[in-house]
Amino acid sequence: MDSGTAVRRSNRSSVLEQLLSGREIDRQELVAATGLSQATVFRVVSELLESRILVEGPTITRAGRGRNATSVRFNGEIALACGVDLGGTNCRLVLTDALGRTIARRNYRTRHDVDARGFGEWLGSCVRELVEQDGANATLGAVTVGLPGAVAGDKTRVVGSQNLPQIRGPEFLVALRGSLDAPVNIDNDSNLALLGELRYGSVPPTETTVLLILGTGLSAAVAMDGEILSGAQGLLGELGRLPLLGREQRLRDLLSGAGLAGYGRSLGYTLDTTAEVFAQPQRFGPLVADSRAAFTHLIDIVALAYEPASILVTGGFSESFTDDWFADTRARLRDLVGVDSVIQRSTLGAAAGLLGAMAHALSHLHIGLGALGALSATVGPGRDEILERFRSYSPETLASGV
Amino acid sequence: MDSGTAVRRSNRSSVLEQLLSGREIDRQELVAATGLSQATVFRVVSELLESRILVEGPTITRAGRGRNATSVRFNGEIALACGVDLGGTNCRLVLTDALGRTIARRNYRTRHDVDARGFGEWLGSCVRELVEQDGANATLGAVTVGLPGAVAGDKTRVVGSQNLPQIRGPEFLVALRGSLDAPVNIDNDSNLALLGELRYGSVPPTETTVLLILGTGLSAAVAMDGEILSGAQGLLGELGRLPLLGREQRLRDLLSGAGLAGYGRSLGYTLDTTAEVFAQPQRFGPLVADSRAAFTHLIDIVALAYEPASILVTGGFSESFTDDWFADTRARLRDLVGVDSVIQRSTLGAAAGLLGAMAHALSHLHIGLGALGALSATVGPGRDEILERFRSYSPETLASGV
DNA sequence: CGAATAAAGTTCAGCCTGAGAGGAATTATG
DNA sequence: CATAATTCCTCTCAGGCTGAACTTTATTCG
Repeated sequence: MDSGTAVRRSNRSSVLEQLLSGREIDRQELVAATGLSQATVFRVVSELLESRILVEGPTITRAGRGRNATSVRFNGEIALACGVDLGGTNCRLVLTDALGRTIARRNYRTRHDVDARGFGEWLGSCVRELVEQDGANATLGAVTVGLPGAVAGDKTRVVGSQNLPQIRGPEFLVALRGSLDAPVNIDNDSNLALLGELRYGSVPPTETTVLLILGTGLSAAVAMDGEILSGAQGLLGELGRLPLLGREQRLRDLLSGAGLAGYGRSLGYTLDTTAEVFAQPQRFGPLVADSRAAFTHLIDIVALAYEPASILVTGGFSESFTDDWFADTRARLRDLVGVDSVIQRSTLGAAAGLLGAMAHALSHLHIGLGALGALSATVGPGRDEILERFRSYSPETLASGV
Repeated sequence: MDSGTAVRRSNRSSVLEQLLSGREIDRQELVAATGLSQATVFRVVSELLESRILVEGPTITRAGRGRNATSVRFNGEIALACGVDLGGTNCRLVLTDALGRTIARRNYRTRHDVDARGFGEWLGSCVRELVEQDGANATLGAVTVGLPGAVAGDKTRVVGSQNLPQIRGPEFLVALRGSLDAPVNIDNDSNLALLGELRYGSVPPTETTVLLILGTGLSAAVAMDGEILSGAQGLLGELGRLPLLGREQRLRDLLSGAGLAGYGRSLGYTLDTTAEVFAQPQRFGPLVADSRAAFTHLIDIVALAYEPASILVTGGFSESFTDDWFADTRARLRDLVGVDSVIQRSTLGAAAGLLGAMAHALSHLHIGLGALGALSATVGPGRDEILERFRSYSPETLASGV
């Protein structure tokens, strides 16, 4: 599979990358698109047909005389990819073919009654079950799991996790890998959500983008030049931990559900959810003002730290802020700080993490098949088609299964 | 010069990169170091000897019997590189050979009496004069200028500058390029100072490193994986602009010479320099406390934004902080925030900017000669040798010339 | 002085690409 | 319906490059 010289692999990759969109392309178009010679394209294509990575497509009849071209297309059935969005309460799985076409989705309650090893084996069995039931005997080629925790920069281990302490350390990952006969990759759920936004969302994939996740906690992910930044201990972007200047609180105490609720109670307010805080600003005046000021501060920080073209905001807590407030914040940022970043709500919302895990698994699958630069390639169904498939992807529908 | 196929260029580059250290290396060692075959190394070396990029070195006699190897070395005289550190008051130039060996240094007062075009031509004439007087008829192969201003991410234009408004816009760069017969590159002085620290300082060049420059103003530069981050408008890292939460001031108002002096006066203090503030903490108590708290906050922000292995601190204002204070701040950062970054004073100090400009020019020179990955290569004299040459590089000696 | 050894060169087969010739399929045209 | 025109596909071949093996040259040691 990885035979041949570097030149050969590179040419093979050039051809494959053209076909990862899933389109049916004839050889002449491949010659034009890759810049390779006819002979090379023909040989690479016949090799790929031989190894069943490509399949013959229909003949293409063009206007005018001349022989008809026969197209080829990427063989989606060659392998499966599985993306997993592992959360504190729910565990979401999606199985796709090699072209990123959704085959099946599952939703489980995350188990809390087993140790690290048992948890890894349980997650592995969830994936295996999905593949066996819906995979139509195709082999699983790549699995990527998004985790609610800090993942080391080399992606080899989970350094820490608030919600799922059992995934910390090597045991979980060893057990998971041991129970699956496919390459398993992990990353932080925020990072994968950002990958999802870059691949299937509405931001240009190579522009600097920051994803702010204001949910139960507060975290951020950053991408520059199509690469997602990561730190040695996975703490890069964990701005929720930031102590505020001259105050006892941290940023997450003012900008997350759990944080603001706790802070409110410490001030003597009685409240159940933070939604009511923003619904009754006259009653919770100081809390609302504090939270808004903290949001402004967070935007200032990420604007100057990363100078992003876009700042995407997502997570349940972020719904407390209106679009008008985003626009005001952007104007203030531009005038006061000098950075002009678009501040907008994420288009994918809760689906981003799962879509990112899926995109990551797909990329690794394609690299395994010989597409070297697959990490940044446009893969499979277009954005609109994907969004249509994940249209129903809201927390409510998820809780009730697919 | 750029002839041959991609494979050929790559092999040529592998060989060249080994020789950029300036060491005399025999062909067998090149074979071992590059992993290429003897035949390839011999052909590449004889081509490079032909084009005078390499020259024959002495024969190397090893213990034991056998024919002696004849070494080759990079021909330092093949071209010149010029680094320029353009400041608001001083303009420093260094001319080196292709191996980064210092040939001459100059120091001029920065002119403020000419317009953009005149300024570019003046700077060009400074470089030309240096080359003509000390260059021994070698051709100038690359020039890099570090500027006190924001440089766009594509390095094509100066977006803004406090101290030198005349360099803003395209005219200055056009005039400078027009008056020099060599490739001219520009970058922000903070970014080049960080490059200098990575190349000749005491931090590992591929680890995430943040350079904080606390001088008249406050700015930062960031490197990850050996690459220096940059934003579209050159504002990435300009954390001095950060408005503080719940206060009127910005970070630079508490952490820079000009800022703290102005802030102190606004509070009713009479002071000339900020040095006296830290010298008399009992008299300026609130100021000192504010400034220290701001430093802690800045460290918290860069730690969570970039998760650096090292935070280097430099600039005149930073001398107000003691090494003990750095150690305390690091311990607090580790315990409270969870990020363990070394906080230390820059080893190069005021020389970093010029060394970085020189390193940048050298890299571009080497790329021009065919060393593709030269941007991250270790070049020329070792760190200790460079530091010895720039030992006298303090603001005082610079003001009085070389 | 000759054998041993190590490095310097040289030759050659194999791989891969790109160019081009020629065959095959298809449509336009008389 | 036959022929020309056009496009797609297949095959061959020259050229460039690499790596392995071989020869040559120089030096040391017995």
